[in-house]
Amino acid sequence: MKTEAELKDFFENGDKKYFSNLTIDCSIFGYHERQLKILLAKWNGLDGFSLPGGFVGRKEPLTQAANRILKEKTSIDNIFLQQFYMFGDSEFRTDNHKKFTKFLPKDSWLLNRTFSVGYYALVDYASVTIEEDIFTEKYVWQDINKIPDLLFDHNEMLEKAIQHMRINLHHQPIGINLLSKEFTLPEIQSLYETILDKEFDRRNFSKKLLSLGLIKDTNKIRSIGQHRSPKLYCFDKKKYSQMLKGGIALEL
Amino acid sequence: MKTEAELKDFFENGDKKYFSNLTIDCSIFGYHERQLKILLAKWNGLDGFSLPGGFVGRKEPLTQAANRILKEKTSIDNIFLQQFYMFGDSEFRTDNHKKFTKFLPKDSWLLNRTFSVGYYALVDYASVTIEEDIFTEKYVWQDINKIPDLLFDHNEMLEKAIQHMRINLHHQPIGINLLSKEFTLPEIQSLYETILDKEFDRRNFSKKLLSLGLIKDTNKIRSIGQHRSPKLYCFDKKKYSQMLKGGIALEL
DNA sequence: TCAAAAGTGTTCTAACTACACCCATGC
DNA sequence: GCATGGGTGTAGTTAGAACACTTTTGA
Repeated sequence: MKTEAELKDFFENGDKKYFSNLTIDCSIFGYHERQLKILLAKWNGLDGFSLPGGFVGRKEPLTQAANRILKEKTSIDNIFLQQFYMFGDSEFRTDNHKKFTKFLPKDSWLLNRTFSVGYYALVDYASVTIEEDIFTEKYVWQDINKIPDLLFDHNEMLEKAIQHMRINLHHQPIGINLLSKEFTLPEIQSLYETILDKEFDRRNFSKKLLSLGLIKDTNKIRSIGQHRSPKLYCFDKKKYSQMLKGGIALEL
Repeated sequence: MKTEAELKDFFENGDKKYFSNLTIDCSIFGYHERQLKILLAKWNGLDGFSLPGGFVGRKEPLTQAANRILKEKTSIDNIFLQQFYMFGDSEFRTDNHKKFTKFLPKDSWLLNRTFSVGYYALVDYASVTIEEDIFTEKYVWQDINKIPDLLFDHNEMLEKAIQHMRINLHHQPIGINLLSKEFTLPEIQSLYETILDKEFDRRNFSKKLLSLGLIKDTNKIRSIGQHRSPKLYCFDKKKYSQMLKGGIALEL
């Protein structure tokens, strides 16, 4: 959505292309340097932030829509993306609500009641290229412990996303989208510690991951300067995808 | 939906009252006499069964819609009802599909593409009064191990419902909607065994539930005729709702 | 030689598993 | 008294928790 003409068309005829009552909102978790952040969008002309989202095309499969929206915002695809809830209860979602009324004609399709499908994604913050478009003034990565009041019902959505993400962590391995191909034990441990906001014992942590067969030694080391060089590990892809499908009980 | 006039109005003007692109489909698990069954609907004039479902009202909160639909079908309310997935991917849900074309005019609102929110419910089969309406020839309780080919994408939905239901069992207590107020240890054990399709050791099972504080002894017994009379237990409601909210790790 | 980070092995404990015998009841 | 189902305790095993010292590296 780049040109003025496209924009005008979206406002006037968007409902021909998209369902007017169905949006997707993404809680995009970014991990970088031992911090967990969430991607927030500041809308042009609106005060305050929201989760990035978009509409679902009338002929578009739902999952494909979620991937498209994510790619539009972050320019990456093929990432870990999970649907977690369909929102349609809050006052904001039952009222034919007041949002945007100052910008839009009274009969605009954008003033309809919307349902929203919540997805969460885990991405490597550093590999994301934010794509600002004409709707968004800017995107910011916000520390997950310092989330401001968001627009619409997005605080509730984000809270639920965090809950689901943390619970799912115990049933699915993560990391392949968040770490480089080869990583050290302290790196993957930090990842888990940051996301779960919990500390683990070095020895027990590595024992667990190795005994599960989830990661394996590459016989390489990484030089980190003035300290002992840590060994490099990689995921056992077979085991990894097996666990993604079949589920694991990762008691951490 | 009882009279001809109401029915006509639904076909012609249903989309004024309901969103034409959003349905709710319920996987209603019924437990009775050590069997787990699922409620299937046989539609008037259609060959084959489907999960019971309905449309979401334009001003109706989503959860309320789910409860309403469930009550319409089973005549009970206040039961354990969980949203588990929003379906919008299968061919049936992206095609402006061919269903019902023999009954409906080409521009009927019922021929739109629909998304469906999947809910599952656990009910006491014996306390359900099936409400047949003009759309449904009949409802049947089908053994969960003998599910026939269902209409639409409902086999996929049911499979996912079962998966989610079983996983959630490990994080939430069940039983309050499925057992009478007071029950024996063998009864609740059978319930879990049936739902999870797995057997447990009598001693370990009771030890677990009692040590969690989930159930407690009522100091009563039930006479079961020609055998030793078992003790009656009841749920500790405080612990139960605490665990519903906070989650438990029920390794069974 | 010192500071900072990485690597590694053992003991303790708690939770789960497996298992067998006795009791109550009605026929 | 016997068949049927209900009730209970213990020993063994395993997985997780707790814990401290040594090694590498560059400044």
